[in-house]
Amino acid sequence: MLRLSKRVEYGLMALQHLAKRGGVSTVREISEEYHISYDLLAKILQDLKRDGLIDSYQGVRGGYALMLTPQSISLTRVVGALEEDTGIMDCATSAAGCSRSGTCSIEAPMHKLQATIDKALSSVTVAQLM
Amino acid sequence: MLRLSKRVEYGLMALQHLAKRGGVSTVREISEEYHISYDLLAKILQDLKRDGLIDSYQGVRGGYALMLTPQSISLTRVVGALEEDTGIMDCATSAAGCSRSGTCSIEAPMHKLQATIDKALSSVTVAQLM
DNA sequence: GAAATATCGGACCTATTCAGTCCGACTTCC
DNA sequence: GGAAGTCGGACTGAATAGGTCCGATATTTC
Repeated sequence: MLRLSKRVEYGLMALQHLAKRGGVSTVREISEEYHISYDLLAKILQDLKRDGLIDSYQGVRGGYALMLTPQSISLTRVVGALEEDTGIMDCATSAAGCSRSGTCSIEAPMHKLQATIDKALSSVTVAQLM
Repeated sequence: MLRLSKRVEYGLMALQHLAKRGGVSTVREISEEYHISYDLLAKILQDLKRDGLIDSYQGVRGGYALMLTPQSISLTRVVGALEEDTGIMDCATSAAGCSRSGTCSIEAPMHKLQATIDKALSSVTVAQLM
């Protein structure tokens, strides 16, 4: 339904927070400020870290901080880190080609649309969320 | 997950078929040619008709036909007819504004992104699927 | 060294949505 | 009147999203 998940929404909120504040913030701090489930947000930040968008510090006085400049974190990367299936349709993303090609001819236009949307996503950065 | 539903996919295939062939086609004909569930496709075409994109003829030798030119049927309209929730995020679509505005500042950029995607969808027409 | 405060990570549950099915009613042509 | 269509509602099953729980590990502070 052409909708971004809550994971991405919360992830963006967290990134925006980290960018605004600078330095280290804890999951608790962010989850309370924006009223996001603690456990859920914890998983999201772990995923963002796994993807190299943010860095983590364990133990007391630990937390998360940006690893990149806000300008260099695009929505594309955030979505890639937090969602499995990207792509508006099966046939828009598969390089293999659709089994129905022969009768169905929507594949090429969908590829093109996909490219347009990808470009739109890549043009939004965390810096613009501040 | 920024994905179009099967309903839209099948709807586009059907519209493309109607545009290519011109005149009237039955649900059975289309469902068999593209290997789409008959019942599901029937519902989709009913929705498209309800929205005024296609016209229906009941009884023997009945079926569906385009009511508009392929050029004038945009993907925006198809999605609008076949999906409830359009919009990439709650805060990207609501005019009311988000309850978290105060701390969270992603609303405006998301509105903008939404507009970009809407524009991309509106630029694709059934004519381009042929 | 113990306690407090963090992240780490896997298992789990639940609600919603999507895709698909079934079936009875109505309409029209031959 | 029967065949071939659309119409429309109820229902089911599977996948996914959103959210929870809990034990382990790391680091700082007292």
